[in-house]
Amino acid sequence: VEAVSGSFVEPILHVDMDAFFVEVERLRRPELRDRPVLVGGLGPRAVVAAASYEARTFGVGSAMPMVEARRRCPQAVLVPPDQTEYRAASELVFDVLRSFTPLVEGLSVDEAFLDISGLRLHFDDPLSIAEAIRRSLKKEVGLPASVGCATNKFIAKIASDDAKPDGVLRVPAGTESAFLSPMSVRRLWGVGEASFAGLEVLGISTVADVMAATEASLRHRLGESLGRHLWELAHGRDERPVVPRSAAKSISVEHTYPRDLTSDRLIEDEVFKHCNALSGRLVRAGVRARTVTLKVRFGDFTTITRSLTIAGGVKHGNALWDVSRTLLERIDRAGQGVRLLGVAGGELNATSEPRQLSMTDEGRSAAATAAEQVRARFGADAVVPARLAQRPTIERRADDAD
DNA sequence: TCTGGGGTCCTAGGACCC
DNA sequence: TCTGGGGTCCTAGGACCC
Repeated sequence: VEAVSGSFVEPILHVDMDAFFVEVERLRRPELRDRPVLVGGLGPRAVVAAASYEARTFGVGSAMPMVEARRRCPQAVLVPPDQTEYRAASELVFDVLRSFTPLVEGLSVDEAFLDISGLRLHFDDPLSIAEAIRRSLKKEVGLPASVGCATNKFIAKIASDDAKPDGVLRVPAGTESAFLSPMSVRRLWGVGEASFAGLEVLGISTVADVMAATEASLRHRLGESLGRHLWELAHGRDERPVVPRSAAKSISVEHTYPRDLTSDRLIEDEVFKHCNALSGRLVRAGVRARTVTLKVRFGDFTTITRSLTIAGGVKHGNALWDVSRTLLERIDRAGQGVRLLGVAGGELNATSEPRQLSMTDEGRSAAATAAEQVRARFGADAVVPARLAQRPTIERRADDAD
């Protein structure tokens, strides 16, 4: 049929790297092979970033508090995360994927959709492409991947999940309903803890239940967008095309402290640090942020945000700090300790109106760019704002506070 | 089990305008 | 004069994903 139809019946692939962070670590530390490995921080509030399949048999999974993971699997080897290394590996992975087709849509560092319609003349069927990609990834990057292959994105994603680890699964066109209906709704894209609970109220727990429900009841319970989306997905329909990733829409920096911060001066210093870190990333990305959002999570985990739109956009540490300080003033912490602080820049480069630059702006811009160049060459600490120079680290101060 | 850091998208209310 | 029906923008919060 495919030979005469001129295109694949299942033209969408979902490629998902297996235990990505763990496998990247194993590339440089072969002794980690075949052993339970946990990638994650070591602090009291750290969570598991990635668990090897050996560790998963002990009931350990991503996002689990590290303390609990170690309780369940004490023999696991702990490895601190190295995001720089993972990003580098990710670029190699995407290079391989793009060598097959330019129609690659990254979802995160370690997974992507591919539209393989254009490979009709080079391969007999989608499965051979999936296997060729897996071989290339293993040969060129040294990492295992699983691939799902289907008529649309959503089915392909579930298929890759079923194929794990280190496998391939094709869901033939026409068999989508049989494939999906026995599954828990929890596996549908967009159904998390909250929606799952909402669906339970409607007596819905499987995809078959969703199919039996009415679209109106779903929309009422889950909201317009998710309700409709779910209804379509449950019937195996998903028209979304594979669109190569566009630029980031927001950039953020946040940090959870080992112990809650209680000093205003300390809180301001940390926000100021975030502003400068964020500025570095904005400058390197060559964008300005038109909205700035300050995020505060209190000791009891309640989280609030305050944001402001700046017509011309901002990118320098000082400008971000000016805005952040205003936002900070709008927060009443009522004596509560602060667990997390974050600063985010949104609506990147969305500046439409012409901006009148003052001499000081120009000077600042040049200074920020120069500072970034120095940091690129001599390290992140080579140039720091005066406010942060010669001050002890936050950990030290937290201890001293006692 | 006491919950990271980086993102995306959706909802809802209010201000404001015509 | 106690009162419409849009539309857009901004802000805050939250769900969800890896």
